[in-house]
Amino acid sequence: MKISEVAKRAGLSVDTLRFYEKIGLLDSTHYTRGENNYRAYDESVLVRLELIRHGQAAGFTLAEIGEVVAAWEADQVSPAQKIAYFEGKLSEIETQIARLQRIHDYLNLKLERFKEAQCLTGTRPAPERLAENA
Amino acid sequence: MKISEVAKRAGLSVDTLRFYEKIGLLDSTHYTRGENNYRAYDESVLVRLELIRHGQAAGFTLAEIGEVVAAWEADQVSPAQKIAYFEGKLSEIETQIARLQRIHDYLNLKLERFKEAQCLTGTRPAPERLAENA
DNA sequence: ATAAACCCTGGAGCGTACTCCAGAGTCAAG
DNA sequence: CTTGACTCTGGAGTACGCTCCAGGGTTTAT
Repeated sequence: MKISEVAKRAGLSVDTLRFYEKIGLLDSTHYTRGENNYRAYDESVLVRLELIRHGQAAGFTLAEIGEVVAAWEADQVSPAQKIAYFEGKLSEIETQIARLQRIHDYLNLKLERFKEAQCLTGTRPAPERLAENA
Repeated sequence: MKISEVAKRAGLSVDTLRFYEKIGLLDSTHYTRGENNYRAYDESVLVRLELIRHGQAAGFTLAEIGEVVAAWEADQVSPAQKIAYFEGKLSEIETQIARLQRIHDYLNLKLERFKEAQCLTGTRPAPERLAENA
């Protein structure tokens, strides 16, 4: 697979792939170089790119994702350590979810109060009434 | 209140406050200028800064927060429009939470599978056994 | 054989959210 | 009245995650 096909299949730009390589997220374990010096990727690169995508979606920086990958692939790291590391990452995600939930509830409360205030001051009919009249 | 006190009370740097002002998140509604040209803030600035903090925690960019503030303060925007706008923002947060939850579940599943694989291949004793023997 | 479409590298540029600095004025304590 | 801590402005610098470009070589279709 040449770089543009990988880009297409992963939904990324060719530049992004070369950038990921530059910062160490992709390396020669994912491709070989032929006579023409073109990268010839194998399927494993798509798995790696999916992992990067998931990591980003979970709010990790590329540097953190690099760390995770390094931890995962390090043979001198015991499975127990890997498990501990990933459980730590999972709990970071849980913390993030809880934080977002708190923000959500806070904003929701503010909004509800604002809605109530609107009905009471009566500058506009309450939405329910509008709906009833429609 | 001088700028350094606001910074201290809000847990931000003086530079950050001036930066927020530069991009329009803070303005002369939050302070007056004395003879010496120093900013003299009133308490309202702390409310604004808290709003910015919450917005950022919810994953909005400063530009988006600026928009939100502008929408909120615009007199020509009807309460109904404001409510609709904020309900939209709330649903964005909900989407984010759902996304994080999916990522969490995905990683958790992977981790569980890895743990199982570790137990089966038996390169190490299962954690439970380790605990039992301890 | 030639043109279009691809590949390569190294490096510049961009948007976001700060952070730091120079150079100048102001204020408070001793 | 000096000294040190504060304030001001404008602008440069930083880290992140790309994105684009120049200037070169290669492949492919006609």
